[in-house]
Amino acid sequence: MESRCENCIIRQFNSLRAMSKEELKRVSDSKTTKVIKKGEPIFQEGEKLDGVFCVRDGVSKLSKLSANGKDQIVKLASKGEVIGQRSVVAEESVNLSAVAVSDMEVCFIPKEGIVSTLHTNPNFTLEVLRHMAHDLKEADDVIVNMSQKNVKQRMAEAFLYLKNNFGEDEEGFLKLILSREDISNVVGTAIESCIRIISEFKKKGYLKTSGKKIGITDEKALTNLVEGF
Amino acid sequence: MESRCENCIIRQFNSLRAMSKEELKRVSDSKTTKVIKKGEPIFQEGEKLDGVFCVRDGVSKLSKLSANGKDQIVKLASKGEVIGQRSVVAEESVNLSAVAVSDMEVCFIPKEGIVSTLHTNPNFTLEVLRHMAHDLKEADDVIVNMSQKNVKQRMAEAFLYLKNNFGEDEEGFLKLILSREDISNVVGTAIESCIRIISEFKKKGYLKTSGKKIGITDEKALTNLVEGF
DNA sequence: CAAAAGATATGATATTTATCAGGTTTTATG
DNA sequence: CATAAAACCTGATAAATATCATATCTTTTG
Repeated sequence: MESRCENCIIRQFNSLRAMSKEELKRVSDSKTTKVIKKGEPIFQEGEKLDGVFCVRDGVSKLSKLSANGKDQIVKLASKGEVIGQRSVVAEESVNLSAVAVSDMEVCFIPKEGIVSTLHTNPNFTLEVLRHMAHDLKEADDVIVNMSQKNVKQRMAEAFLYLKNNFGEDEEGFLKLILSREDISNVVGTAIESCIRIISEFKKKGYLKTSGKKIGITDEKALTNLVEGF
Repeated sequence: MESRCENCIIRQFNSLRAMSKEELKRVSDSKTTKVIKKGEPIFQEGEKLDGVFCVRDGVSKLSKLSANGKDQIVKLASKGEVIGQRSVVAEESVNLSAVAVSDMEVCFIPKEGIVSTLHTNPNFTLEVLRHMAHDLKEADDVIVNMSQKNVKQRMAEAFLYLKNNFGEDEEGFLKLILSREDISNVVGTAIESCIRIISEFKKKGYLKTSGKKIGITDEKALTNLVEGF
């Protein structure tokens, strides 16, 4: 099952779209496609990366482990996103671990093709820069949320985020299914607090659940909560 | 008092060093120098910027205001740093406010010179990209600290950060003098908690104070605290 | 320099959140 | 499909942190 970057629609969503035909051809010739099962790592904090990963399908959590054994999820990357870019650009080891939270298909692109294009094609470099500028803004927003919103507000925000970024199924449940532990690692709270707040939101009619699946039943209420009403 | 970018040593610390002679000349011809007094704003959240600011002297806090009226300081920018870059690169309004925390001298560089160089000189674009990659890593670290360290640990870390980045005077006090309110806005805590912890650190012999000045007297103890011992 | 404003400090208390301990339900596996 | 393991849930309690009230010290300003 051969597939070429030139024909890949995913590319439209990331910086690879700014590559020339020739550059893209070179990338396509050097890339390899990998299937990663839910729970498996793509890379670990501290590793040196020899390239970047373009997500074709599925979702990966990017997280950092702390001394006390807790993981903080900094970002969820899905279809179209390129991960490991920061590390390759800065020529540093990765500062985050990437683990699949659903079954994934990713393309590994060796860094040589990326780096040489960065040096010669300003459109591509600028496109990567724009994506990084966007990530930086999002990171700033997370910092502010962490310090100025309480756990209940951050939980509400997390569910709205999951709905807006990954969508709902036909029955109104969030498409991206995360364990309670992963949710608490996104929000930055203890698992028990996370579970307790889900129960509370259910009682109040903001959420519904079915096993691990969670659905939003009162979006307005969650929005109000985030805004501080 | 004329001064040219070509002769400015500050430039060595930021992405302007990757500009060609001609590009730099153009920037220098269009730039204006401004003096900003302590407490005065450089720009405010939501504004559209017509250029970037290169810090020649002094320190600026980059912060974001929340609904409840609290300010979270996301970054302290000093000599050599370029602020407003993210906004100009992404062609978005600024997501943070910049206010001088000490008297400052900055150069305002209209965006035209920057943007056209971004499109034509990949070395410059790559240099800007590398700086942004560094900022993004730092932001990720702040997120993790916020969620995984307690207020006392974050306070300890803040003092070590201030020492490492802005230095000490001859008497061993931190050179950068911040109000207790600014410190609490860096750490993400209530002013009273911030003041209380400073008192506690003084009692334990970790810090000394003299008016607004704060000095570190037991660096090892602060480091241990951060590490969780 | 006196009055006012602002910043710093501390105690008492309330609120939020984490932790511990013990359940139940769900999922994985031989 | 039985059993173990993992994930989920809830209550009780402890710890961390914010808030309110008030006092003192410092700086600014008329």
